[in-house]
Amino acid sequence: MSTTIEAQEQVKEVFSRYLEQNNQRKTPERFAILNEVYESDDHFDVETLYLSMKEKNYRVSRATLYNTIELLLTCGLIRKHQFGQNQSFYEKSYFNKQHDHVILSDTGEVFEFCDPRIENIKKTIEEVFNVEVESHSLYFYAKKKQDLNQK
Amino acid sequence: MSTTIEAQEQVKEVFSRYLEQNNQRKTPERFAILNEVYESDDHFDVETLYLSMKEKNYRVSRATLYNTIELLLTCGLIRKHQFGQNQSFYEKSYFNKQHDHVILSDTGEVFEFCDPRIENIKKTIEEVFNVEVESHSLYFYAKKKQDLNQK
DNA sequence: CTCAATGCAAATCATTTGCACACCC
DNA sequence: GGGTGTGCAAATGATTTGCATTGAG
Repeated sequence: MSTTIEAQEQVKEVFSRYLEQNNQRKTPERFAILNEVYESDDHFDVETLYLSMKEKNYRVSRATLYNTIELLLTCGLIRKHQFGQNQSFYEKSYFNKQHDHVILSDTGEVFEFCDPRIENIKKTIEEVFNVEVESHSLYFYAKKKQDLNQK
Repeated sequence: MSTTIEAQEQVKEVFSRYLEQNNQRKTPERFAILNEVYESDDHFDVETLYLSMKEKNYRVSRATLYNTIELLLTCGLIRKHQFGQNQSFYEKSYFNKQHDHVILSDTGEVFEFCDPRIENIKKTIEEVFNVEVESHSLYFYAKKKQDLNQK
């Protein structure tokens, strides 16, 4: 589901507050980018974002994209992923509970899942190493199961 | 522990067999690289490997390093990691059971752990998505716990 | 007005590629 | 000997950076 209008407003509010509290300027570019990010639902890379904004005749430089994405990351409005080997992927993270990913190695499809048992592992880690876990990333690389009934 | 002589031999044997079966040449460079990789115990990146071989007066080009590392990956003698954002890290994986990593965000230290519960999650994933999981990667990003008794 | 943010182009840096030469099979 | 592997240097491609200009506060 694409983000609703009210939700969009709420997210804008969060970003706005973040910018204020950190003495960052509220430029139109930053909000345009936030908007674009929250309008779609998929994982995206910077190039795709750049092109889709250009297509809508909203020109922002790649430099600004990278800059703004950095801000959105720090204020928790998006998450970053290393799916492939080179470029990073991102996804919006507000109204969106922490989840992990299954990646199909053949097609590149990405599924999301959420398993509470990861929390238990985390707790153990914190005790064993005497650390405070701030985040985690878990990826399963898989392939579709062979259909045994096929010709 | 650094790999023992007999173990080194065994690894060499594995690589040798792999090369044969895939009609790849057994060049001295390839074995020198395998050797270098198995002589140390840490996670390493390509540049470090390059420099440490150069230091021992064994000159291989970076191109050959990347090429050989690709081979070692496919035959399962090393594993690849994306710890930071840019370059990849590797570690030898023979005689070395599958494990995951805790990364301290402040110091960059890397700990290894092995939690059997990840296997259970994996099984669930396979059932839910009807896939066959080939591998996974799990990282916890953490920071050292504040010592509450300090001044 | 002032300084931080933007856009552009150039710089970076890990990795890849093209090509001439070397050497494994 | 023939063709794959190597080394070198140039190419690539995502991200970063420098700098002149713009515009938010």
